[in-house]
Amino acid sequence: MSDRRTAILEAAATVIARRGVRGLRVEELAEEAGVSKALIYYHFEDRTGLLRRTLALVNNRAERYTAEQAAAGQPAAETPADPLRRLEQALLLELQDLPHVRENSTAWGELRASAVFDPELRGELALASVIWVREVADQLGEARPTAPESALTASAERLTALLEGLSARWLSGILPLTDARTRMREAIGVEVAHLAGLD
Amino acid sequence: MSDRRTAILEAAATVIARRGVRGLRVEELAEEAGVSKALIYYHFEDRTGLLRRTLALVNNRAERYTAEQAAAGQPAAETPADPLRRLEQALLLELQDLPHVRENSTAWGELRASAVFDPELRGELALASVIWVREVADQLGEARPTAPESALTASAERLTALLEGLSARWLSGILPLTDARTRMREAIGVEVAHLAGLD
DNA sequence: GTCTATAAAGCGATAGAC
DNA sequence: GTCTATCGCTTTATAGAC
Repeated sequence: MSDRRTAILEAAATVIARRGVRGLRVEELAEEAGVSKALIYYHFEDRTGLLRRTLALVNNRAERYTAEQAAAGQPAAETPADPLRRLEQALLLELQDLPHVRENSTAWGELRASAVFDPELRGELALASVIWVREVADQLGEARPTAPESALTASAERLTALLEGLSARWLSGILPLTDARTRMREAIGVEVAHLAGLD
Repeated sequence: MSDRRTAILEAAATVIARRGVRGLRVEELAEEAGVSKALIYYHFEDRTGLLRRTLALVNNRAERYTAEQAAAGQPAAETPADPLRRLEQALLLELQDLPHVRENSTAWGELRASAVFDPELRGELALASVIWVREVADQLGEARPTAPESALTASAERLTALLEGLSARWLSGILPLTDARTRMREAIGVEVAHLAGLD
């Protein structure tokens, strides 16, 4: 993919995080990316096509976070040996007030909300969701090797859905970030205790 | 409040559920409500003012569900004596494929998402959230009278945030409704077991 | 309070030059 | 591939009659 295309998509994520999908104007995107409006229509079919590609970018970024986290190159302090700590760290990664995290979370929430009214966006969304649930289920499985697969998946679905709910509340100003993080940590503990109780 | 004002707001919730906040056109709303565009601008300051009022309406409706449920007039089969069953029923009420439930959930999700970019909507939203959490915490307290207040509130925050996360996934087509309902039921069980374990 | 008519602006999308 | 210029539709919002 060309550099320009990527630059436009990065800019799209930035603008979406700033204005929302609803507030995304092709003109503002053009300014943000430093290109003309026409170039955007040249590279992407139309507004919806642009959104779909942006969703794919946001997905890839999120996967990259997890991958980076699992990478051997990271300092030991940032990748704990305890599988539960790793899981906690991976989930709390999305609840941080850092520009790129906020941008990703906001864009993800926006695009998911848009999918309610735009079925074209659903495929990409469902795929990302499945991958995300699977990753969390795998990490839970490392912590609780004896738990049945179905219970791991169910717990992972609850944890990821909770994360999205907490993230939405944080970003919309309903819930302070520290509370969201605390609730998430507690939830991991509660779910793991539940899985342990199944033995 | 005049009948016309209310009729317009009811129509606004319907149109938002159908098209989203971004898809809400004053003209379509006028048709839905059976009034002229100008009348909408007469009754509400502008588009944002209209949205804020609609959010208030959706809040009130949601409270009414819970109130109806708690009302003595309901058939016994619909208001179980067991506090846990009542809680389960109250939470699952939001995960039903009925037109008015879908409308309320969709409108609520849309307006919450809008609040990320429109701080004017946040006050109403935060208030509704606090009330909702408090109600769930109270019902948990009935089931687990010995659990500390702070633990009840934390559980209630997790359950309501999870409900919103599951609802968002359902409405955006990521998660089948039956799965969402199952995850919600399980979560209640897991949280109650957690509260019991604190004794 | 409610309507019709219209102003004013916003915005997606394309044509055509380079 | 990339730009400038512009078309044309949509949508918000207001003016003014009743």
